[in-house]
Amino acid sequence: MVQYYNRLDASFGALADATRRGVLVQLAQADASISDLANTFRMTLTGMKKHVSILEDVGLITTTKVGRVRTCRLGARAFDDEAKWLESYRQLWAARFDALDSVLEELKAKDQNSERQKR
Amino acid sequence: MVQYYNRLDASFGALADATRRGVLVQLAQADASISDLANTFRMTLTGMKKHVSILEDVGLITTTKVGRVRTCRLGARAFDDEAKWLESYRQLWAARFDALDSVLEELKAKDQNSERQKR
DNA sequence: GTAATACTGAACCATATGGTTTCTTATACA
DNA sequence: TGTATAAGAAACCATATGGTTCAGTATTAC
Repeated sequence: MVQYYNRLDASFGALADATRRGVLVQLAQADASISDLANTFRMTLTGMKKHVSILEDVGLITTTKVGRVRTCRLGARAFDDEAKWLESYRQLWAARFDALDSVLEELKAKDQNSERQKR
Repeated sequence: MVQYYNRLDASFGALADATRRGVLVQLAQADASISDLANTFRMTLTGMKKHVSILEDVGLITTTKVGRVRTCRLGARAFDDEAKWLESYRQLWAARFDALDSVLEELKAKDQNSERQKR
């Protein structure tokens, strides 16, 4: 179906889940093992493993295994590209309404003109 | 399964699709009917209607129907909450690495001390 | 009045998602 | 050496997602 032409799909997708957002926030406090995370979010190890893999795939976290425990930590990139997209969209959005504003200004000016002419 | 406790789930979900991001960008240029959008994105009317409904549900666009055509336009809210989440996460993230930085600084200082003592 | 247009709803389809259980493997610990 | 622990792989399950086709309704155009 949708092949991920766009990496944004994957990373916004990663964000669209409360558990995964929670994991990111927890990892910002301290590194954690998969068991730790599974425990925090009341979920099986296997279930948490999947979330961790997703976050790792999009590069938001990294993991290393030493002995039998795999430790998860925040990845090198935050949401740079994603924030950039949001920001540029917000500018487009603002521009759109600025344009509307200037139309309204214009109309208002014309209106005042006609008011003046009436007098 | 996941009931949307969190509105962020829905709006990040809305963002996690290239077509919907495209629709938002197109609407930032000019209002458009559902047919227009379906045409731009090479999709059936029905398919596009679904995307439009999703975007409307999360409040990113509004639509009004006059006669037989429904016109879509940007909604009143941009991605305020979403941008806010991203930003506060980015701060957490930065803080995490600042902390690491200061640990490194400290280690470096200690190292230089021991170097000095060796001499 | 008839035909074309624009949308809407329902049913359907394939694949994705978020979770589970069950079984294996590797490591740590007594 | 034997047992508990941490993780991983595989199969499975229910529901969600992104799309389609097909049929119906309302509106516009000729």
